Amino acid sequence: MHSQPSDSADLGDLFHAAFRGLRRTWAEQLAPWEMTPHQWRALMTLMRRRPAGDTKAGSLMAPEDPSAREPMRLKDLAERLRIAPRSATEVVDQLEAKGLVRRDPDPTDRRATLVAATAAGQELFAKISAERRGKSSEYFGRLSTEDRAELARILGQLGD
Amino acid sequence: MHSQPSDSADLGDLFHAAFRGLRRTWAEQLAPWEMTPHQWRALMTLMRRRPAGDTKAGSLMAPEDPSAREPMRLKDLAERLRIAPRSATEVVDQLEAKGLVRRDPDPTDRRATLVAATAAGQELFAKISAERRGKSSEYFGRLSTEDRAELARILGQLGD
DNA sequence: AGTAATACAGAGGCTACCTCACTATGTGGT
DNA sequence: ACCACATAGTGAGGTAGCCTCTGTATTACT
Repeated sequence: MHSQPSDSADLGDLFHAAFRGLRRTWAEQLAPWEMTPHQWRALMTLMRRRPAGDTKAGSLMAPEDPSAREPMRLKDLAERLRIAPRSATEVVDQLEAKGLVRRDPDPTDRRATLVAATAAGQELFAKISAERRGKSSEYFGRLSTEDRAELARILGQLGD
Repeated sequence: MHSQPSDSADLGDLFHAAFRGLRRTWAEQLAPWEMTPHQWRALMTLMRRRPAGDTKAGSLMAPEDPSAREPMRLKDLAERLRIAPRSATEVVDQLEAKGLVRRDPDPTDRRATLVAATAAGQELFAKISAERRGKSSEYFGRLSTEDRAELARILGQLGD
């Protein structure tokens, strides 16, 4: 039944196919909210941000607790998203146009701007997160728990 | 050391990062030949094509043997690449402009055009393949053999 | 003070996709 | 034989998600 796995070009193809599937699935899930996967990732990154010093596992902060967020520099956002700073400007522009995030000048460095989710952004994030958790068909849902862990481990190795 | 793996958003991020790394690596490897990963994939798909009835494992055909290629319909190429037919037109345009593939009318259906690698295309394919095999750093090279197999298995499940 | 580095954004470009509409052809029904 | 319909490719035009290069504040270093 299996064709010979031969060279890793097949792996590349598989990867390609899987990634495109992931993107498509995400795009479909997010379409009702008029969000692209890219925008969602940016918003999520902003919402995941914790206050400095609160990275310990002991924190019991619920993922949706808005009070725990901290604004983020555009540059840091770019870094987290692994895109060029200019590209972060773009996605923040988009989110800002929807009123989901706000730009504020950084009081400690007037070159920098801090990006933070607005109330609307926090609300939308919570809503979408809940829906996702409910429909737990997060694309990776078709994998077993073990396979998900395996995948994460292997991808971690690939990601430098 | 591990942060809690919590939700699969992390998996999505890992996937994203790994995929972008793959693309970058490929782009770098192909840059000397002025090929994009997309074009490479298309050419590779054309070169992998075997004559009908020669899909058995018994075939000893070397991957570079040019005599064993068969022209392919644009539509079938699109299907293999999992892109829209219109997008296949595009990449074939690009390869044709470089003289790597040729379009011929399908004698059995005058609506269809058959795409086949030219001598130059076959040569380039062989050259790049050899170089790749030599440098076996095919991005996935940093994974162990078992992990590559695991990854292929898991990705296979994801890819429908 | 003077130079270098940094943060952001404007301008412009690229790849890799897509849909929609059109033409030329093939296929099946009556 | 005719007509309706499907199919193969492509022109036109659009989008997302990236990029680099340039310019302008501002901060940091000497």
